[in-house]
Amino acid sequence: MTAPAFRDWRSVHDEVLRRIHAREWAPGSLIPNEADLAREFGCARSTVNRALRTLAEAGLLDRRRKAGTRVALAPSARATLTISLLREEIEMRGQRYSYLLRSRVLAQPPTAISGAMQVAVDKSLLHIEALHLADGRPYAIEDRWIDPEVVPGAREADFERMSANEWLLRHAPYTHGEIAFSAASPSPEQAEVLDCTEGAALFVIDRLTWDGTCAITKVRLLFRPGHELRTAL
Amino acid sequence: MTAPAFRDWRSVHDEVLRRIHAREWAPGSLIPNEADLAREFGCARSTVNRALRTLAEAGLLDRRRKAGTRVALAPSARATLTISLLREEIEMRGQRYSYLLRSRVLAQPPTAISGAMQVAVDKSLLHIEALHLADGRPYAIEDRWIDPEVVPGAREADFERMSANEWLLRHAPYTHGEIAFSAASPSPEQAEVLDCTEGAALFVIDRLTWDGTCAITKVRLLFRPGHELRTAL
DNA sequence: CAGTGGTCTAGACCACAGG
DNA sequence: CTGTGGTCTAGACCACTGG
Repeated sequence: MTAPAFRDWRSVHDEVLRRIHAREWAPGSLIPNEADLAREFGCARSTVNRALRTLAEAGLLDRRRKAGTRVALAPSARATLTISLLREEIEMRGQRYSYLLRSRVLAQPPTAISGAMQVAVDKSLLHIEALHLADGRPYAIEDRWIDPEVVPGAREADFERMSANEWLLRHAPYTHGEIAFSAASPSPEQAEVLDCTEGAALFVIDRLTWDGTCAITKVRLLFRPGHELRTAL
Repeated sequence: MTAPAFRDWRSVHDEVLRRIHAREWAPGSLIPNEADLAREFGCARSTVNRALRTLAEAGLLDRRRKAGTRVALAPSARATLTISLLREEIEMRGQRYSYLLRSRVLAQPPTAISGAMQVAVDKSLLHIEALHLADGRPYAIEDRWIDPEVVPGAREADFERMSANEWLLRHAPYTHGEIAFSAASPSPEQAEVLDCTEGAALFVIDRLTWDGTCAITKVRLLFRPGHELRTAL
């Protein structure tokens, strides 16, 4: 019975994780406090703290001052999605990425858009329609609205070579945003562009990004049939 | 020009974030090292470390030993989804949750299922079909396969009162898993159960969870038309 | 009130990778 | 080889909150 040397926070982390999975520490039960664990593991309390904090951030532990640390009852499944650029997503699969600007106009958006972006209903925004292709085949339709007053230079950018997404990433950093995933059927026109039937079920991503209190852009991506977004759990 | 007192890692975090958003530190540029920042902020290096590490985990900084810390070129948008139980999701909206077990049989799964779960093709698994309802209206169809050899007690559980999801959370903790989001059209039968048309586009979640090297369960959820999964960015 | 986690500090050693 | 981030330590103070 020797202490197997828990030198760094990762080994403490792994050992705690093992005890949770092995049910040595049952869901809902109180585990020893940091000081006791530090003594048991033969390390500093801050090392134990780092390990437990990380597990708490992952949703496996519930920690409260004075109340102590408990094993989470329902380890809330947290999936961290990394939303990369479509170009990166496609090139990562070893396919050739290309991009086609279909339309670029200044227009008054539907009220659903102006409402979400919190701009006056009669204000004109930049409307971009584009197509992203993988190996020359349609991959996703992009439908985007940009507030040119919030994004200096947007009026001048032509978005012919560089997709609006990449351009915005470089020129209009956002402070926060929202993203939503859903499903939708294509309009007849969209079906033609994506080269699919109108009855197809398409995966949809809606994104709205802000710079402080000003909406920068609202974009909807319609992916070709069969598209999946997957991640580890 | 006085140092506004950066006492804790959060204030350092916020100040660094401000400089990034204000373009004082441009994307791709090298920022001062930890020791210098600690001197500037009048705090310990470990405090700066905590702040920068947190920002790096959020994807806003790229850190490498010896190379130093740079502002990320493409702040990879990371959306952290919290996948809660359907019951919680529905009750959170102030709706009444109910659950209906439609079928529960031991059967040989399609090869797509046995393949994904890495079990012999001729092995029988527990197949559950159920319906989740919000305020009495269909909310989502659950189609699940469980390996009863991996989950002791599954053969005996009837899943009449408690949904398989909640039962499994309590009785079969998983070590890891995968989750995928996509879109699909319902089969005629599914359309009838969900009370929608066959042409509807449904949001789909597929989940596969493991206990070590053994697959526990594979589940597909088909949501009623219009369902969205949203989160902050 | 008192126990717990949350954090800060100063110093130290080390792993890594750029030059 | 050397600068950088990554981590550990021992000790300290504090904020929160349960009893």
